[in-house]
Amino acid sequence: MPNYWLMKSEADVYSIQDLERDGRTMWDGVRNYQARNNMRAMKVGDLVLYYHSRQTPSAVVGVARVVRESYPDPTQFDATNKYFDAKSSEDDPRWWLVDIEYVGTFETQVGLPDVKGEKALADMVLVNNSRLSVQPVQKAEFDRVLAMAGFRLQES
DNA sequence: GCCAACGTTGGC
DNA sequence: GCCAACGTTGGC
Repeated sequence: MPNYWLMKSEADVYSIQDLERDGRTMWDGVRNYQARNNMRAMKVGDLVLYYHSRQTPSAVVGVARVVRESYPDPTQFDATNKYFDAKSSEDDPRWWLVDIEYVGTFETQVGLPDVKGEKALADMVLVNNSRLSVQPVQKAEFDRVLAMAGFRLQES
């Protein structure tokens, strides 16, 4: 059984369209311990709601899947990278990431107001801790968001 | 673009 | 270990 997550990206930084074009990507640059811990808990095959923040309205826009379990974020060791962290070391990395692949884009985005208006989604982390960029999602919540989007996953 | 809410840092 | 100061996120 997969677990379910939600990952945020600013639409003008790395959108679901960018992920569709690339096929898969390294989720680098996360510098929050709670978000990192969530990525370290991910397994290959886990499913991800892809969320665009800082657009109007912010919305869940599609689905991705974890394709590689957590490993050290290489950008933390690169002094020329904006995510460089001088306090991290290769022996004891601070920051970890996963690789995700594109699954699909919703024809109907599920906006934050829609999520907030849905009783069954009242306990989503998205509603209660808006700052966390990688968060766990219950299966029932995941299924409900997909239903609201009118999106069907390919059976595997 | 503003600013509230939150997380992190560092002085004590 | 507390907490003020600071930086960042993200909704609006």
